[in-house]
Amino acid sequence: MKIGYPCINRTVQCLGNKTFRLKSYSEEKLKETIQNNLNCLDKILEFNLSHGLMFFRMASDMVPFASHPVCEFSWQTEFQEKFRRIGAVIKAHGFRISMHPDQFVLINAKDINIFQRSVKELIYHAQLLDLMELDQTAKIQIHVGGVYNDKPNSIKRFIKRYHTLDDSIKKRLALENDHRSYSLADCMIIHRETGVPIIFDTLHHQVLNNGELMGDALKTAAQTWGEKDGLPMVDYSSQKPDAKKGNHALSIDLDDFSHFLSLKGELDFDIMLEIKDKEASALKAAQLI
DNA sequence: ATCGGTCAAGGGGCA
DNA sequence: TGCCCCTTGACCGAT
Repeated sequence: MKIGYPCINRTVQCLGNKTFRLKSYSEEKLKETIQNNLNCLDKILEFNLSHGLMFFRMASDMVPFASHPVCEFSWQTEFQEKFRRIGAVIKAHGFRISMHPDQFVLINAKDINIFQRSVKELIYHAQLLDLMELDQTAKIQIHVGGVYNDKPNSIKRFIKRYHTLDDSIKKRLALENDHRSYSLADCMIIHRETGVPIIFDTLHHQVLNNGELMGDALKTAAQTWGEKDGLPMVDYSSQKPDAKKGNHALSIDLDDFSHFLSLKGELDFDIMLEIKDKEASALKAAQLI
């Protein structure tokens, strides 16, 4: 079981992913930004290694505008060697890696243009992981997408589109249950038709479910992971007290986390902590396992 | 110096 | 149909 946190480290004195707006785009600035992001990733991995945090979600804006028409620069060639070196570090130490494209990646979009843009964005994510020469245990996680007032057909459209995706995407894709539209049971329908592994999100499940007990749900999702996919991934977060349902807590609630761990039984999986204070909570959680 | 609107990209809920 | 919300954090620019 590996513990991780997403994208940002508040301890390491290195700011990756600095604001980069389309208006200020230039190839020069793009190169500087990528170089800076890679340096920060290096430092964060170093921090994680020395603190035993072996699961990390890489930020999607490692290469800003990578799938946007404005980007005609071959970042793949320019930074190939650097990506390969970071990948070697990841493999040497056994880090688990995931990525999570933003909500506008919609495989089941009604608008074919949105689907096509989504594919480009997924290709970018896959290229990044391929350049690092990581195997298919490094996952790209997304949500099912929109409902469009017709969930059965939106699910069908997801499945149909999924089958058209390039293999480099399919082997890395994982689906996460969300808290508004697609529950674990909905994701399972898609899993049965595609084999796509399901990342179980604990808080989303608490907000949107079909009456399954947490422990059973965890097991159901874990069974969707094949041999090549590696250990199941789980997104854990706790509810922010007194806030709207689904809001992430500022810091980990260790009692709640212990309770969650007690539900897992014999299961093993890697846990991504989606909590505001990032590595601080991950460090506390890592002490418990 | 500070603060808040804004940023490539979408969808859902509600009035 | 139009507006605001989700969710993120940094930064741009107005004051």
